Amino acid sequence: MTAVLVVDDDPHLLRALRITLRAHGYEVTVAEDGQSALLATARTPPALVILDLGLPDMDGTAVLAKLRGWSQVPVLVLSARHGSEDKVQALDAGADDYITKPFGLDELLARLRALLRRRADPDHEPVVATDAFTVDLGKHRVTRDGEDVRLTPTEWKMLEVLVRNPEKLITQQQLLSEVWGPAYAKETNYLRVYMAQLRRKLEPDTATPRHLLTEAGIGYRFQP
Amino acid sequence: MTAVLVVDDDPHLLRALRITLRAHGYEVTVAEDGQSALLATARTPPALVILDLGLPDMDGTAVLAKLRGWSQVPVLVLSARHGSEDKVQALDAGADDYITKPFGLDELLARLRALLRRRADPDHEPVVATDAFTVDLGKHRVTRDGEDVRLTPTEWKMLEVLVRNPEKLITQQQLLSEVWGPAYAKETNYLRVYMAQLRRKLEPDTATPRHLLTEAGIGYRFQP
DNA sequence: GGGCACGTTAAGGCAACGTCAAGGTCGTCC
DNA sequence: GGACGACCTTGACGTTGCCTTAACGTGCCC
Repeated sequence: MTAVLVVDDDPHLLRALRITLRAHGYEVTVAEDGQSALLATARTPPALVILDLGLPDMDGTAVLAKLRGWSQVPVLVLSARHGSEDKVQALDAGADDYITKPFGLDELLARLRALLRRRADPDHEPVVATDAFTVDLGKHRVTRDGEDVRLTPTEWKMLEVLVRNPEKLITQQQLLSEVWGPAYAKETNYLRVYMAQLRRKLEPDTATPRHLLTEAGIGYRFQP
Repeated sequence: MTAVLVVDDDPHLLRALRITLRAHGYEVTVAEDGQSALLATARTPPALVILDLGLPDMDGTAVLAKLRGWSQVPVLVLSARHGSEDKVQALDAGADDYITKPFGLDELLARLRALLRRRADPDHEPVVATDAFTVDLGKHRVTRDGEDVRLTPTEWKMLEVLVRNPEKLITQQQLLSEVWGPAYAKETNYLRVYMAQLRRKLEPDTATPRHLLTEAGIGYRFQP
């Protein structure tokens, strides 16, 4: 889950942000002044910081400057001040974005996504692991006992479809059209051949597969 | 010098931007419609794109979507529309920032700096090492047994793409887009020729490469 | 016991890969 | 201005590896 640190001392805004962000799947931590914000960032680095410039203990820009001494974490600045000098100052101090109050929550969320996209693009893909092998969807890689498993393009495509839908039953038609194209819906031969390949490469005991399961007459299922 | 591509069809704004940006040390190129913007980005990739949403030939968001099919270049969107839906739409389409007209030039410049700052500064670029050779991304330099390895520009670009994504599988299309441009997605010949060059210069045993690996039918992978 | 669906294996053809070398283009140096 | 060198492009060739296809074995159910 994506961790976001919200630095603000306005209880109402804080509450609204916390609820909204949580509702959109972010993990939210909170700091109400500059000192604790810096501390929190150092101890458990968040993926992004939302920083209000109006803090009780120190100037927001100063927080930013200190932060930038050792952290590259993306920072989105909130401020009540519309003046362009303030914006310039904050952005040059190291802010990645600047948004003025009052703001729409959907715009805030969109800007947040834009900032996070830059950072966490490739690694956002999950790594699915079983007790026998590991599938890294981002790196496009399969490991077994620490060793790389060589898969052919077709083997990989088929495994990918199954792994992206863990525990879910994938029909033969689904698999065939995803891997070979919709025209191949009758070639169930392919499935048997390639499923055998995958099992030989990935299952400890081919005779009794534990992760690549057959649902006779219907399709296949991946069990993590 | 930092190259900025400005995409806008308003002559006055274009002129103002060109003058201001040049005065601040940027190299400015201009496109007046979506088509030529995409072409320009492909041919001579700028460090940043300033994109006006109101273009004569196609919707700005469509330009953005096409661009994001093959380029990661930071994009700052200009728009006359203040509605939060427009902002959300553009940001989610891949924009990195969104600023509404009229805007202060100093704010624009500040946001521009903020976006460009993210572009890795050479001092913090990683040095990637294998047991056979070392790649210094900041210094733009490759060493092997303490000796400098001479790489041609194309060889370097290709190696850079791979090294920046260690262990990750890079598809042939990705590599071709990044190095030769998106129009060359079919020229897999190039990949074979240049991969052979790189291996000859970097791999101890060309016949059994240990760091520049082929994934037959898909792409290549750098293994540190 | 026959039919059906699935698992397994092996062989053939062909596309993809690695390799080499011959133009072609551009800039540089004499 | 011409010769040279560096680099990119393009084509050809042998080899590897993948996809396809078919044949056979096994377990299950009617």
